Amino acid sequence: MSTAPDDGSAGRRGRPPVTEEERRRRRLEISRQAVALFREHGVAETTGEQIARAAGVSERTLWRLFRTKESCVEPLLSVSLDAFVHVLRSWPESAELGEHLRAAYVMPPEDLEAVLAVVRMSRDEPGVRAVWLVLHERAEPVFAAALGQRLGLPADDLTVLVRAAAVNAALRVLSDALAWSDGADPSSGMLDEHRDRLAEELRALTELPARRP
Amino acid sequence: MSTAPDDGSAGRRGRPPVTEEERRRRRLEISRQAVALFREHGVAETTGEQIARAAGVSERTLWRLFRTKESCVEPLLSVSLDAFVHVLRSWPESAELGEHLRAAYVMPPEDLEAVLAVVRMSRDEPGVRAVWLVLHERAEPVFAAALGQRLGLPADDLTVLVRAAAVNAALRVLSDALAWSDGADPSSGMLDEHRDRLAEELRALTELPARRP
DNA sequence: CTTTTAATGGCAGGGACTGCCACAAAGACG
DNA sequence: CGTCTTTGTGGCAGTCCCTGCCATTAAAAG
Repeated sequence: MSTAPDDGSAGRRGRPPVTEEERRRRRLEISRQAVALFREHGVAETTGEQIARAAGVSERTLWRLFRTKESCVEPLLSVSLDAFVHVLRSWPESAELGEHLRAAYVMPPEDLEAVLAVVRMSRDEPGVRAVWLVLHERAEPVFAAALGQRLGLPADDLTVLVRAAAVNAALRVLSDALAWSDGADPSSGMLDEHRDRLAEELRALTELPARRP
Repeated sequence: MSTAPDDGSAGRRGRPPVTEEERRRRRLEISRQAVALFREHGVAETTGEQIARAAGVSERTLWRLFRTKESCVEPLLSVSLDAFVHVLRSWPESAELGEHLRAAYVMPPEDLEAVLAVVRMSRDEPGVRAVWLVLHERAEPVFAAALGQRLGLPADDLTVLVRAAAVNAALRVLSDALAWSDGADPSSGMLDEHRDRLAEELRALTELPARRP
């Protein structure tokens, strides 16, 4: 018997749908273009048509790939959150969180710079801020799964959900703080300090005693 | 000497500006109308003109009072958050949080019902969800002020900010849980259970040990 | 090549907002 | 009282975000 699962494409006619991975890469590329435009001219002054032209697609397909203009920043911000998710998932039971963060919490420097720029611009752009918050919330189930495993509780347990949301909030607050801490030089010790601080707060949250009976 | 502060209106000419309080009441009234329409017809099917007519104002003034269509739900949701802020502020040092919540965490039942309905609808309405999350975030400085006072730390201390965000997140998660827990009968014991659960999670968060040196 | 399915692009249109201006409301001052 | 000054409201035109629809193209299988 075959070990490969049947994806239903055996003898299938017609053009195959694009891979989910391809779609993600494409959205990310457009996102980078959009953020560049947003940074240069501001969000309100950047039109959907400009984004589409910069990305080399028609406006129609742009609106198929993104629900709103502001949500064009989402894939880029996701790079940052995905990096953190990777940290949580690869966190060995024994390791010290600070050390692990230092080793595993990495991403392309130019993406990091762009992410921090978006976070800064989200202060005066409510639409962008909303995307940032919604994106953070969407990451919570993943956090809950990781935390639940660590605590030996189901991922939909209320305590686990609350704690996942708390971890999420800590990550957001500290990311904001990093973005606003003299953003001129993110490659300096600020990043390390940010990571240490994050590790410290997360340890406090994850070492919380279980709920009383 | 006079004790009343000079508001600069002495001998002032022209029509006096509308009170902030009046503006808030007006926005809340429109918000109730908008939510009623959203519940009846859905958000996408409700037009700005309809909201304006239902509220008895011109469309032009509607857009002066609300940035976007979805943000019309904000003042109503604020009722819920303001109630919690009131709880935090009036929380005596000695009292047990659960008891205090039970006594002070109250609001008009019809508003509560509408708030829970909006929270439920926010699951499939990204715009509404965004308003809910942004509103929650805007409450964090208030939480930070209250927590900072309790911990004897400045309100802009990073640890205080993180903890305020965690409290905020717990409130949001539990509100969501309440909204989805068989919303047919919010007047039953569900509400009390929600409050107890909230008190429990908040106690865990607020009793966190201070950061290690 | 034909058939079939998926993706794109162009076009028309609705509706959310905004800038602008005229006008009404509400007070101070003569 | 009328006049002046400031503030809020309504109406209108216009821009742009975004959607539904259809024709066209791309990529496979037969």
